[in-house]
Amino acid sequence: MTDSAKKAGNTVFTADGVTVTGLECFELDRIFDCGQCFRFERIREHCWEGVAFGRAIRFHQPSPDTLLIPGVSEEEYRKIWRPYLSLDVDYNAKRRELSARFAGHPTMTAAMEFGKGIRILRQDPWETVCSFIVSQNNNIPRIKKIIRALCEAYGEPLDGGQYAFPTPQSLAAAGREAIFNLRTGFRAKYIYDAASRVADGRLNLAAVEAADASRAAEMLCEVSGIGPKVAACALLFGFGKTEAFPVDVWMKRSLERHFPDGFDAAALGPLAGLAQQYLFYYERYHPENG
DNA sequence: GACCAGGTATTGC
DNA sequence: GCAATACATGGT
Repeated sequence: MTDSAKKAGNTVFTADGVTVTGLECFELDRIFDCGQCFRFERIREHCWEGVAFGRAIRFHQPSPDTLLIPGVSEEEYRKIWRPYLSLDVDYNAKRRELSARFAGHPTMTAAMEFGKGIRILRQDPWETVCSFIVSQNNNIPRIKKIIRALCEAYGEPLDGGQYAFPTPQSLAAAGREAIFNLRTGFRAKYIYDAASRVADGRLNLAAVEAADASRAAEMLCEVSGIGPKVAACALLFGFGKTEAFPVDVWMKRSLERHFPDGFDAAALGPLAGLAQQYLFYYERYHPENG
């Protein structure tokens, strides 16, 4: 580090960018491969590149406890990337609590170990709303493909040939037919409805964020094409509602197999979302023993 | 060619 | 209310 390097906790800011050290429960390869985010690609070992909040960004984790974010100022890190990567959250504490709640449960224990490096991202609200509409009855490669097409067609171009996620206004202006022509299928009308509602104020994303989780879900479900699962995903990954508990086909399987007496997600409060993500990721990658 | 994919809206009973 | 069924598309 140079003399001008400024240290704040275990985070160091230089002209080159940000270095965070002393990390625990943080693994880029888990974070970006656990199905919460569709715009990042692994460009090499422990190095991921993508776009979020209208910025092209690269994250590099040269060792388990160290994260490098090149080209980022202290202000940008504090405002965007620290919350985005959930670095302002004590995951050790969350994991301790969760372990206590599920003491000795074999599946939860295994899932927590397998998914230890997962962090729940705090993504852009509109991007998560739109992306999880696209995700319904769809597979991950095609979800990514459709989102890429939406960005390239209606997103703001960025340096490096990438594109920002399109604004609700730009998608509303594009119209149903143009969205359909990007091979979005039956979801075109849903994307258009969501974009229109946000653009004209019938859906106020700031109000969703300010509301409690249950009311927030109701507000999102007014959009045609948003049901309980899509709403829960958006709330969890985009609105900071850590109590949201998305149940998809994988979760249904996991809960039926391993929690035959029922699973009281509501009783977990703000731990529910993380519990869901551990179980989902484990089930998704261990379908045989799950 | 069926069948499936991080579901939801619509229909039929 | 609740169980089918259609929905666009692309990959096995």
